[in-house]
Amino acid sequence: MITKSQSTETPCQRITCQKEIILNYLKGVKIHPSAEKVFSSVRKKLPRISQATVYRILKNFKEEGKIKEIPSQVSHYDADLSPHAHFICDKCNKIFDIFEECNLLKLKKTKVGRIKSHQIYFYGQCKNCK
Amino acid sequence: MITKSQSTETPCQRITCQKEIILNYLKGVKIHPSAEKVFSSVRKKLPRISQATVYRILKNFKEEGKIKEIPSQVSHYDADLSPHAHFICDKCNKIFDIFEECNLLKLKKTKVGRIKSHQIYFYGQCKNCK
DNA sequence: ATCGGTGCAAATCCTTTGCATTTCC
DNA sequence: GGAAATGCAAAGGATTTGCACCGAT
Repeated sequence: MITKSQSTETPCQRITCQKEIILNYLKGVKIHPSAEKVFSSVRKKLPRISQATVYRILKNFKEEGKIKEIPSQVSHYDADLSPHAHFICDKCNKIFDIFEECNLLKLKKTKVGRIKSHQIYFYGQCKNCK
Repeated sequence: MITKSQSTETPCQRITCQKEIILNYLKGVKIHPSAEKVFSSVRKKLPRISQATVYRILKNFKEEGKIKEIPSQVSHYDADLSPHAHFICDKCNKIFDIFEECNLLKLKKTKVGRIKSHQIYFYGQCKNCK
């Protein structure tokens, strides 16, 4: 369920059907879908939704911290905010979650600036591709 | 200096002036330039080079493991292969190197597949942006 | 001489934007 | 009712591709 943002950050001002369904879809899925995938999946419930809306909502959620973006040529999205890393297969490009030993980054301040968040990516070939 | 690839991977079959100058540029620079930035910089030495060539060569180097790609909406490139993480400023989007405590990822095998490489990204605001 | 590399322009793909219409509060 | 969100189509920006010519081996 979406609630109004209370922070001073970019607000999500209105609750809409589109936002609820997209967030529910992202929370209920184990893959890390692209915007295109979100669009095609969500369209089953909302046949009139447009790609622009999907892109706008995903951007919105990302700015509010409701989801994480996994950037690459084509961005993918993850609504699981618990600490974990991602394994990206060199061959099939599928993204897998890695929960093993990922609370190893204690570094909070650096010469460069204060760290707010971090992301870890592992690369290799997944079992299916071997 | 560029040498012929000896592996069975995608080969860089011929040494060209464009490749040498691009690799030298990347090795000599502390920023993490985008393809566009590589293009404009390298153009000073090679006025007739095209963007397509820059993109092709960068892709080539990446596949050969000569450089690393830092993906996002606009990819950036790093010819420093020594182990280090990147700090990406939320505001100005500049990328900084972080050499402090980065050899913490011992994880080599996972349920998902064998890890060949990894990348760590830190996010926050850099000192200039505060 | 050969065949991979390059330059150019056009094409492609992902994402954003402008605007009229709809919808939430 | 009024502001914000949506849908549509068009624009935008980054990257790739087709093809003729060039240049390294």
